[in-house]
Amino acid sequence: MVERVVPEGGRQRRRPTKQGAVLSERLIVETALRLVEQHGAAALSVRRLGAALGADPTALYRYFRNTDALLLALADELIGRAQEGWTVTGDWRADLRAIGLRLHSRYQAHPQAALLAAHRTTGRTHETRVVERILGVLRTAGFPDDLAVRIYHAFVDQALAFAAQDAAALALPPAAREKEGEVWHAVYGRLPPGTHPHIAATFPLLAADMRDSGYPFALELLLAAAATLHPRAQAVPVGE
Amino acid sequence: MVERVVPEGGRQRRRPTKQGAVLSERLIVETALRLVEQHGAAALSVRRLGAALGADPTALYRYFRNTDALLLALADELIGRAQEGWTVTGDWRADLRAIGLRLHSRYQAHPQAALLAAHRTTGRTHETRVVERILGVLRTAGFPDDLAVRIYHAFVDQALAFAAQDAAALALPPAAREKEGEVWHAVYGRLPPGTHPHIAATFPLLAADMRDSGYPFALELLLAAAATLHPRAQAVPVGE
DNA sequence: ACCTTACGTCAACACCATTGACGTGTATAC
DNA sequence: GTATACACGTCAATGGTGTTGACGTAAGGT
Repeated sequence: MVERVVPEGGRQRRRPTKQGAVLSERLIVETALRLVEQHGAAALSVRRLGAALGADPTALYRYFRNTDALLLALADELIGRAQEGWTVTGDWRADLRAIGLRLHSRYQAHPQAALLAAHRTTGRTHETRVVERILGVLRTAGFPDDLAVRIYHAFVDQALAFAAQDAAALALPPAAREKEGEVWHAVYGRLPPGTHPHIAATFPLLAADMRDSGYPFALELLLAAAATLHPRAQAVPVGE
Repeated sequence: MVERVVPEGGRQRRRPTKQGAVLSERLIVETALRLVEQHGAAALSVRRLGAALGADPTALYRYFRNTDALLLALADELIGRAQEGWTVTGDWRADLRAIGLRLHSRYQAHPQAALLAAHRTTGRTHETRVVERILGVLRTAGFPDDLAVRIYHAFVDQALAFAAQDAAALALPPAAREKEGEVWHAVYGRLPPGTHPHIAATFPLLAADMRDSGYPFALELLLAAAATLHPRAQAVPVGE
């Protein structure tokens, strides 16, 4: 097979499509993102994307080797948007908290795309930058390298894993989402104390707590535990 | 459209296929799991499942409304299997660790099903039993109700989120999975110290650590932090 | 103004899930 | 023991999917 993809840098001849669109990697990524947001993850197919772009579907293969490469570009775009405006404060715990919450909330803004993208390693510029930043925060704070790496790994995987998890709930069709909420109350709210004493005893608390994401608290727990592993362990409790 | 699915209870006429197989919901679920296990997630298609069963592919639609219903059935089976043989020890931290790791590893055995299952609330018996058990462990250990609920929430979401995250990597088509592995060495291994000093400095450690799931360590961090929140906080460090 | 070739287009392939129609063989009623 | 109803396995067909190779044209460098 002949390689049809030209690296974005060397691209020069921009030939308009029959319908007059001028393609670019950037335009394709943004159109794909819009498509996914508006019509759901299932709407992202090569043919539909071609139609949305005003181009032959297979023109896509001049820009991305395959749909997976496109998906990675999409994922990296999300990561990039999550970092806009972030700056180091010098307080490692506050910095990591900010990065984690930003990533999480950015993905929640695009649940359909997040669902597709959060599980992937892109190796693209936005991703490497955030990796560099997190490692920098930890090493600058005084964590030895092996510990910094392990904490980085747990931190970043947890952020992305929760992002996908919570995005999945948001990505459900509204009807199905509402129904799933009702089922939860109907089932868990009616479990008899005889067979399920602990659920029955805590149901009001449960129902209240499960409405929101578990991520912020999970993140605090991770940061608090990481703090105890610091060579000069400060006794900073959960929550700051 | 006419409903073709007959509830499992009322099924009575078992007519062998041309190839002599006698179908059942149970046989289909087990065959599908085996298919995924042996030939990877991509091998689970209606046609291949039909072939593996020794039946016409569309015979499946007599037992499940669509492939999604089949995958949910697979998921329910997984939850059940994850709990087989688990018993309370009385050590809340060991108990939660066991539950978390069991759920996680059980899902990894069937990534395709795990991906669909991990972000759904089924409200079925296997699920309510796990919830009851986790809450029981925490409350019996002496956590006040509000704290038990919050820890339960973070714990269970973390387990499911990581299960999906790690399952997603396994569920990738082999080509994409292989490429993702290469990305780490090709991209992250060659980032110059000038622009990415922290990645460059820790790359060997990073490459080694990222090969495995971040979940076990993230779980330890969560449990360690939870321990510090206990009313009679024991100073048990990370890792036990 | 010429040449080269990037890139948009087209046709085709092999796969996918899902459907409606059909007839057979089975379980039940008599 | 036989008749009847219909469950369910089968078949054909539909409209989707990603991806490839061939082709011509228009754009850029010279």
